[in-house]
Amino acid sequence: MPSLTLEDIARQTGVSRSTVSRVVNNQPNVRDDVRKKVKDVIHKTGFHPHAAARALASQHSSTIGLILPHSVSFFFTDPYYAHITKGIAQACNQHDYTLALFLVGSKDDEESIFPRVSRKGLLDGVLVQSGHHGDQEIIGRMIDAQMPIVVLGRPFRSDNVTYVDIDNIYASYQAVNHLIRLGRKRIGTIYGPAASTVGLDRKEGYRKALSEKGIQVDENLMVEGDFTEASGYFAMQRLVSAKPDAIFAASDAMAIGAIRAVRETGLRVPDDIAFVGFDDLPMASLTNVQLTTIRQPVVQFGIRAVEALLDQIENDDKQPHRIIMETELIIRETCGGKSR
Amino acid sequence: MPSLTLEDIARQTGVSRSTVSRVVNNQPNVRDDVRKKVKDVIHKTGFHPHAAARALASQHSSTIGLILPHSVSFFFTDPYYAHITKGIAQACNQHDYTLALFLVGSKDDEESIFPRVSRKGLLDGVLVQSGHHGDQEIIGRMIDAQMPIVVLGRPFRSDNVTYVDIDNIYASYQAVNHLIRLGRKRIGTIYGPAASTVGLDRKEGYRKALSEKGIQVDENLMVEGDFTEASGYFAMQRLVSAKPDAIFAASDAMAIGAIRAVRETGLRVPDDIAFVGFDDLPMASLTNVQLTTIRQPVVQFGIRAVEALLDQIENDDKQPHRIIMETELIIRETCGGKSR
DNA sequence: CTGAAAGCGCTTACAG
DNA sequence: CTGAAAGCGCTTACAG
Repeated sequence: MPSLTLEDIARQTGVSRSTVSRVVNNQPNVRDDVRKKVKDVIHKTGFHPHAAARALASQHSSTIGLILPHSVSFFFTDPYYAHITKGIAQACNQHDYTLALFLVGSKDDEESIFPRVSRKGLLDGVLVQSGHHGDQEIIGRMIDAQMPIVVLGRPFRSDNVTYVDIDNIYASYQAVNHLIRLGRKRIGTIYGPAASTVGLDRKEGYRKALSEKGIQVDENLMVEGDFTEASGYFAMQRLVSAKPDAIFAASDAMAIGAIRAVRETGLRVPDDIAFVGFDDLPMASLTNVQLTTIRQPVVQFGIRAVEALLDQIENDDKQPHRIIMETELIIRETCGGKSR
Repeated sequence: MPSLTLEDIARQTGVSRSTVSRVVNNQPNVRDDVRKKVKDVIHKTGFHPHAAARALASQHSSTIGLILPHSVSFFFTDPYYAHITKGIAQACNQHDYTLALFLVGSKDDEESIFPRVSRKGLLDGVLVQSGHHGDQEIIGRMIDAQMPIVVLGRPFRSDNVTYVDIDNIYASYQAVNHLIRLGRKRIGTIYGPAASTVGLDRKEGYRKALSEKGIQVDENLMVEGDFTEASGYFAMQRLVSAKPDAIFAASDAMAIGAIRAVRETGLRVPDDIAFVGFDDLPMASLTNVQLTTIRQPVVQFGIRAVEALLDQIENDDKQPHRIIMETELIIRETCGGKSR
């Protein structure tokens, strides 16, 4: 059976296609009995409007794009992105939008994807995962093309664009402060990539907590990781010689890796070294450690980003907004009790 | 600046829009110098055709949908799906297709998503993740709507649809056989959900290996899991009383959970209990166990599915195909040496 | 090789 | 409240 058109429905109902269009789009100015008759026919025939035709005529496609730039596509299999994507997809369903996924795997991909996402016709707006230096170009190009955009994670240049993020500095400050309050003296950190705003901000929060208490920041207690479990493991192997009694890791995965390294040396957690992680993704525990950590609302994060984007699309809100989500310190077992 | 149209380019170049359309689509029948002139203008102006207009006129959108039914959306944060999605996205980029993601979170979602995916206009075809009983409806509806479809994972009714899968029975058979060859006598299994074809098939392979060697299948050595680490942990707690000396787990995550449970009882791996897992996802090791496992080519899986779908779309191939990907037994340390 | 024209299936002023 | 008509920006026979 060939697909039905508005015209078919109009003919079968004995009205014009203008009228059918109005009832399809829930517009006013249709007599109740006519509306009902049209709805009946639509229901009976299973008619559904042609998306491209509608997009062409109305000049909006009801689809938004999620762009994962080259810098993050390598880490796409990290459950963090699955959670964010889940929130985004959920919000799209709720608002009857379609979600198009652009995983930029290479420079070539970027060239082929860019024209598709920057021209209206396919997308009404885009969400761009960011935080890396290299992402500035794509953000800039979207803005130039006047495409509505919301950035996930604070971008390096954030003055002219709406983004949603958590307060990474404060959250990390809070994590380290927790360790200080518990009496830890030599607090180290495994921080995130220095080429990312998350990496920088969480390190900044660490420094801030220490210096506020007049504790000297010791460069030997700071090692960079890339958020993966493996990087935490290797970072910790380098850190042990500096004899830390606590570590703030910028991701749970790094904390887990680090704890594994610690245990291999025969030291105990939390007795010898306490740990605070970061993320607290639901069910991410491929492990038996009850990690004290900073919980960030990842799914909510995605939902909020979609809402901000739709606001821009549907209400023509041009103002750049900073949307900051709440975090929470979750105390479990890797820091021990209150006193030591 | 308003978006440019074909007409604008035609005017600026002094040709008709038919000609511009031909060069945009790399069609023949354009004089070389004209083609060059048009291309120059296109390049200079940054023109890109309007996706919806093109879709309407040509009757294909160059976008495909990836549908994750309700049954899998809960497990979406499992890295397995991220890997598949990565392969799919990669193949889409390569073939200049756009990927639309439909995460069906609830029955409501299903109702709102279905009309969008079954009508041509938005999508040229769909990939449906399956293997669960509940997915039959959506597959059936897509077939009725004549929408090109490729199913990821063998569906329960597989005679009239193209799907891509691995040979789960053989792979599991191979895994269990490995344990038998190593001299293990009481081999148990933590199998996948009985409501899924993967769950059933891997269990079937387990039975087959045992009965082929004349080993009695002991129901006490079989416990169901849901592929998660937690389910493996709890399944193992129930299994220990049956005194197995080896376990075939239908996922690596379940194997990891089970090993954790075993270690908590003081038993050793592989000395007391050997383990074979399933999946071998790259970098999935949030753990220090060197797991012997079955490797399945997850990214390739996604790529192959896209290729099969595009074949259907572009070459109008209506035949249902069974596409079976290769697996491989990866021997590491959880089964010990050749003799014991 | 090139262009004029019809048409894809909708939406949206506009007139009544 | 309703319909006729123009138009969204392309593609695609068709005629030359």
